[in-house]
Amino acid sequence: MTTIYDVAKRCQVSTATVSMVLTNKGRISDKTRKRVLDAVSELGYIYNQAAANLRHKRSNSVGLLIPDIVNPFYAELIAGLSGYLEENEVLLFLAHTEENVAKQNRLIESLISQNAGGLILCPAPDTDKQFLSSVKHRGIPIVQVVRQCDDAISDYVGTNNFLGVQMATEHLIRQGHRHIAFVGGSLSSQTRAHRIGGYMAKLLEHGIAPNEHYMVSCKASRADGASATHTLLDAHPEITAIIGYQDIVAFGVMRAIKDRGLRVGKDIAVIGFDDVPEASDSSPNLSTVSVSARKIGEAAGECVLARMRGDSANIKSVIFPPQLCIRRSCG
Amino acid sequence: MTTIYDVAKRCQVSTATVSMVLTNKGRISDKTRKRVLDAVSELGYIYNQAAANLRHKRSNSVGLLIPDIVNPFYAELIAGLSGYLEENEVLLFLAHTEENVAKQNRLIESLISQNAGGLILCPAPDTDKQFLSSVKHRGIPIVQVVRQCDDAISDYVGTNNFLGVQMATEHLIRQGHRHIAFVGGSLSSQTRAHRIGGYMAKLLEHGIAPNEHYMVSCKASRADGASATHTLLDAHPEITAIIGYQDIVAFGVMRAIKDRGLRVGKDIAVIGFDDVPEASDSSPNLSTVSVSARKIGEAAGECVLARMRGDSANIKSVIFPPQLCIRRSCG
DNA sequence: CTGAAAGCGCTTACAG
DNA sequence: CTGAAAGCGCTTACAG
Repeated sequence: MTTIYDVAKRCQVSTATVSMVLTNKGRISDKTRKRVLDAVSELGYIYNQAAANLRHKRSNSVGLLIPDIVNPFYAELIAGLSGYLEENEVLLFLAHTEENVAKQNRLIESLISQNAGGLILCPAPDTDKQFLSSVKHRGIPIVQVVRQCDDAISDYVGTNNFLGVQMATEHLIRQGHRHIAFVGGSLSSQTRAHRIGGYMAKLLEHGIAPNEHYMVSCKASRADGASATHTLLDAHPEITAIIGYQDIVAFGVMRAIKDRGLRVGKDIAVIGFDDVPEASDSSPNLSTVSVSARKIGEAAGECVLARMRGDSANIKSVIFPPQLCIRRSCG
Repeated sequence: MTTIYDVAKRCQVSTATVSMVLTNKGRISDKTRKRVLDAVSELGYIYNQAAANLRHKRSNSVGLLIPDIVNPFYAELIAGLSGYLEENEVLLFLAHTEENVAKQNRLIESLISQNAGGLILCPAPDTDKQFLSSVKHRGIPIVQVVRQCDDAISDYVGTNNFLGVQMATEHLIRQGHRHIAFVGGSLSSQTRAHRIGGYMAKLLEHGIAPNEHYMVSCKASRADGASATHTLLDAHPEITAIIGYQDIVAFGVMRAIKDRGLRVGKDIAVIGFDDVPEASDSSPNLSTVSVSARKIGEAAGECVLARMRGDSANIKSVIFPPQLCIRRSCG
């Protein structure tokens, strides 16, 4: 491995000079600079950023912790984030927590140990706030995305879940639906609480009494969405509309409806949440609450980098307004 | 920031002792060990792995470079890889090359500079072999996945593309199809060359002359798959079957067929490649060549870690056999 | 404009 | 069983 020292020896200067050339600091004569640069390429020297970071007590990487890489919503988020980081020459650690707090904690420790300068976290259910605080106290900025385990603990980038589902519910009610179900999400999820809140608030606003049997939780997959829907419709055939907690669940809901010989959008209306790419491509294509995951990723990147660079403004939340995207699945 | 030095001072031992406790090396008396461990938790000390790595000339992170995070195939691959790495306490850098060689090169340099100990690369088209060789000469192991820019340059984990498409083509021919098209992939792609090779070989085997107008390339998205299909069917209405280069393209193919008022699986058969999760969920669900992206991810992880740990066996290829998965989209 | 030297947080042979 | 000291590859204040 060739180091700054080899380069220095090769062109008869000190390592300080080489370092200054490499980092564009101090005044170096053009001849010296050229000598150094030539030696660099002749030797195939690669700058050791990790060593520089150690010396600097600085970092140029951030860690992203997400619960479910297979959900295309997160793929979009990563696309937005990684593009932003790349422009800023910051590297991305990706950690897959799989909704498991213990794993999440382990991964956070590893990331810090590995010198990630900031963390972007979509917290697993029952995330330990104490633990997050202790990370913050170590000076590692955290920004929560999509989900928020506690309001006042860190910056947050996400959408207005309450409003999003309100819009969806309102639309269904205006279409004449009265038996509207809500499928998906895990019981302990704050995000689900907000979404269900929007759903119930709209029902009440229109004088419809929320029926607790119409709200079922399930895991974030097509298969779970489908089986939850079968159970639900077996018990409550009067239901004419279903809001999916996430698109991925809504896809399962649609499949179940079709498997029962019913028509999505005619017999039962479906609306999802997220607007993943497939939503515009399914049959029928899925009406959904659109949240630009890409923008969330970008904004989260912007936010951590600012904090890493010393921005010490008050904790803030960046909330992107949701948009209702009406397609064929709701008639 | 608390260091090994603070811990040492707190329990009146040397930093060497603390280091040994932390890494479970040397003989440390139980009392001393306990003293150290207590101090560690009292001070909230976090081991600086990056510093240890510098000292060791070692690394516990690998970089993954992928061209298209939004394609669910890669999400699956990441799931497999990240699970394996996590078990081995290795961190993952994720780099998104977006099919751009210049960006890919920049990212590779950054990853090395950042002390990634190995690279898993799904090479962008026209990847520079020279550049990859120079990386290898620096002692950074590379394993190529899914695509291979050159046979002899590094380990490779992927599937048998030729065979996979042969199986698909064979199936269609047996169903009686004679006008079979192939949609997708970029012209410079080796992988596409292999897949098209399998397609043509099977046609020839059955005495069907390949028609160059039946092979169209397009970008890896639903929208591009759809528009390529429209153009194709406008010019060649006699076509009764289409093989999609990837599932994501095949979804677009299906959409175009439906938009033309034709029935997928009845009027035109469709087969994809990859078997992403949506394939079993689309309407109709998509017949496809199944390649376990998850397994590829895992195997690639296994392979780089082995190399990082000094395995110097000859370059090898791990080829997973493709499986034809017949569903409704091909009748 | 350039060099000598200390130090980032850790490890490890070498003494004792 | 434990400590003193050199060194991983870089940077930076201080001289000159």
